[in-house]
Amino acid sequence: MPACPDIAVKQRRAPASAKAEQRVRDILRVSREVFAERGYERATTIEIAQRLGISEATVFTYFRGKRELCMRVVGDWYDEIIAAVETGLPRERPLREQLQFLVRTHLRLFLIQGTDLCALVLSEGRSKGLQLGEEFVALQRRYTAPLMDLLARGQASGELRQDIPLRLLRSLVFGPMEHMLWEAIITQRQVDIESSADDLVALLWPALQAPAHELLTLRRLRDDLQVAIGRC
Amino acid sequence: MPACPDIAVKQRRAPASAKAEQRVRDILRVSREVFAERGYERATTIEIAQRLGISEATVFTYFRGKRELCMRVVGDWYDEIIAAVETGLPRERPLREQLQFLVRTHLRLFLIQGTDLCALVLSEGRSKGLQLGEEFVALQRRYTAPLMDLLARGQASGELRQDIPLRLLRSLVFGPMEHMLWEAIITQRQVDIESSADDLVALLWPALQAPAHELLTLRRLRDDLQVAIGRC
Amino acid sequence: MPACPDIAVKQRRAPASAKAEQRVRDILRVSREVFAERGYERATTIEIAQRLGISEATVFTYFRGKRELCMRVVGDWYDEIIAAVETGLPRERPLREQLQFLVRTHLRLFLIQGTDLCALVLSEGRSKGLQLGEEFVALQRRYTAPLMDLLARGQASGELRQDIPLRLLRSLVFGPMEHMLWEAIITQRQVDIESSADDLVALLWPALQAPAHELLTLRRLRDDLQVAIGRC
Amino acid sequence: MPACPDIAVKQRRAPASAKAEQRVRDILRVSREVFAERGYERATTIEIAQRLGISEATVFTYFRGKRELCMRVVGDWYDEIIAAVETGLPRERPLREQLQFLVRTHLRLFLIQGTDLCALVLSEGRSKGLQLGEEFVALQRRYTAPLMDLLARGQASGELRQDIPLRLLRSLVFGPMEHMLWEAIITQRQVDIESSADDLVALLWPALQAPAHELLTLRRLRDDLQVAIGRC
DNA sequence: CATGAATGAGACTTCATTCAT
DNA sequence: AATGAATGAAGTCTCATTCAT
Repeated sequence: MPACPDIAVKQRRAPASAKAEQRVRDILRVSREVFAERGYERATTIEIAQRLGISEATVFTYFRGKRELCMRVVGDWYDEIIAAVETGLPRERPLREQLQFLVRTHLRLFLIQGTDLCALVLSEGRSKGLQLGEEFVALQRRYTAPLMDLLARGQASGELRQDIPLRLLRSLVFGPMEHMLWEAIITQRQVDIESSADDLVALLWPALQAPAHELLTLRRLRDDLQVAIGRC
Repeated sequence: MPACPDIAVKQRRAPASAKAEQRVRDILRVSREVFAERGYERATTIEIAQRLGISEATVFTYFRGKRELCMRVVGDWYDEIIAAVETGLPRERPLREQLQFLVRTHLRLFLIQGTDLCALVLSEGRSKGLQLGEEFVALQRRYTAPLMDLLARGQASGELRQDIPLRLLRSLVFGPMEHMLWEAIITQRQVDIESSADDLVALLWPALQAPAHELLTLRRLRDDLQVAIGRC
Repeated sequence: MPACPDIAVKQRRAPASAKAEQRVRDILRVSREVFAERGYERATTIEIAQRLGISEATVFTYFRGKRELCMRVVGDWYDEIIAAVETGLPRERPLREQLQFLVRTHLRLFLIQGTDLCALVLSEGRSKGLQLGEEFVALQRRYTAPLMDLLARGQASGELRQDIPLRLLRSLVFGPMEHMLWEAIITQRQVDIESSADDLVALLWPALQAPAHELLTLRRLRDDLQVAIGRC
Repeated sequence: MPACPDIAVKQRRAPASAKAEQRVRDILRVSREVFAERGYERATTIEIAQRLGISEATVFTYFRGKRELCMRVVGDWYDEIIAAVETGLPRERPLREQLQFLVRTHLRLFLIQGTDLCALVLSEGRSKGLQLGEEFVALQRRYTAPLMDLLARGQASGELRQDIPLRLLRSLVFGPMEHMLWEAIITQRQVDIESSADDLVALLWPALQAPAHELLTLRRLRDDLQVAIGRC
């Protein structure tokens, strides 16, 4: 335990050289695997080291500790997804295609990594034990930003329904995605990413779209009736 | 009805006396709290014992170990939800109301427990470390059975769209629910269960419905109303 | 590392029973030895355990950690000295005898313990690493209180010189004592406690006394004696 | 003049070039700071290296290990004090002034270093863990030699009392000094070196001086009486 | 039945030190 | 000569679990 952590800098090495950078990458790659397979608590530094054939101490040469390592893993993974989305999003295409891209990209990145880092993020992110809340919330925000933006644009243009709060729309999109992912994880079944993504969008789209005018009116009628009946 | 009868037989002691049964219930109740608050790894047997004001050893008198205890907790919790759904589901009412009941019941049971046992189930369930996969899959199946049944009936009757696999429809329902729950957990925000459930169903319903079916339904409603009003 | 130390109580056992109290005493006794021999840093929990023939974990069953253990050791040791002084101080006797008692008691307790716990206290007490400052300062104050009180009384009665700040007088007494102790420790030489104490007091007393006072006192003694002898 | 010539030969590299000598000096300077601030155990080689902006390995190029480095630090520091005293001691002036010079010089060297290297020496010196005892005893002897010499001369000339062993007289001088130093360190208070030194000498002097003849006689009378009374 | 007591196994982390380049 | 890189050895601490009473 450091006596005066604010005075003494503990990080031994700044990963500057090519070799060091490679090491950092290796450790991050393997750590991602291990954290994903085992979750934060069951992941051990010794397993990470052993898979790399290096000493445990070497891991701590490059990362201050298990928590920091995990945060880097998660942060990098977020960055990848965010970058992939921001780079590839076809902004000039119709909204529906953009959504499709988003869903496909997410599913692909989640599943191709071969593991369930998502579970790590989702389940450990919330825990009060790991005090990562601060950083995670920020990452989460950046991560959902593209979808939020897309939905907001849709609402503004009138293409998407405006009678439902953005938050709920977001849940409507991410929710099933994550559910599918978990199902894939639990059942260990192989999923056809492209077709699943397309199916999901096909399913979601009508729910997101602004209802046609007649529908809108009719729905209001029905809702009014329900309220009236509820009062009886 | 115990969730895992094959486990129950392995128990050390048959809870014969009333006193012993009470003990078992107490331990399960508190364990549920602790597992929910902390997750499997961060939950400790000592905390469970301390909250009950009993010795750690006593816990092991009634349960073979931490894992078994956790499995009982999860199993019981599944049983409750399943029972609540099976008991209360208004099978004779329109499909939409049945769905609404399902969603409300789930949200209520998840949130009223005050905690995120769901997170425990969802995140720890998958882990290869805890070898609970077998039992969990079975429970999961029973747990989703009512919804699957409902959806199947809808498809059969033509009320729900048939061009999408059941599994995906299920994800469409459970996914946003869980997403909402997590959001509620992470942001610590209080959620209005009833209205959230209704909003969600309102949002989902059009997506589940056979295309054009909604329009048809509403039109019939309007016509029926006109007739009815004309009779007054 | 505890996730929520403020929520979960970590101490497993309250040392209530006779057996437990004996254990606590044993651990404290051996810990005192080890800390004294090795100093805080070089003392190891495993050595403490091994000397007792118990497992390391057992030590942590009774004490939250190494630091707490050390604090208890030091605290108890202070308590002993303080109690010995407060109990035995012959308040009705002349000041010089009281001082003699103080010096003897200190030297005896320091040296008879067979070790240099004093070095531990003196050298580790100041360190910023161990954040024990708070408690130590309080103990230190209680520990020096009897001497300070004695000196203050002497100044008030005019027996001790008033032209020197109390703090310096205290250093004049404790300083040589500690120096002697260290010398004894370093050279490993056996010290004749009683005579050393008396020598030291003989040396200190004139320096502490109000100037000229000694002369006056002695003259009066001689005169009194002459009268007394004349009476025989 | 190196403090420990027998160690110097064991050094890996003879500091031949001017550059190398500078390196050695730099490392020693910074090491002194670090050892003083942290104590032997809590000082780390990496902190020394970092403060110099060099690699840890470089430190080991010039010194065989941490222990040797520390010994050099301590040895050099002793050398400085010894040299300062031997050079500046005004041997032709009255004894009291010589003592004053000694005390002032010590306090100044100890305190100006800004740190408590003294604590390092005093507390770590004794430890059986660091086997530095041998060399330290020699250094200690050289270090106290000037004072011992001064006291011996005083006794020989009859200026200082002869009825107390030299060792005790030395403790009477060094003891309060060290006590004052520690107090200064612990309380972090700024000390006026010159006036403190003078106060201390003023206090000590009467105790060291040969008592006037009358006093001496009277004291013996009193002591005899005490013994006689003790026999009753 | 309940528990006080003890512990084995293992976790994370630190640091002086070595060695090839 | 200097260092980047790696590590063995060791340390503190946690926790599920066992067992005699």
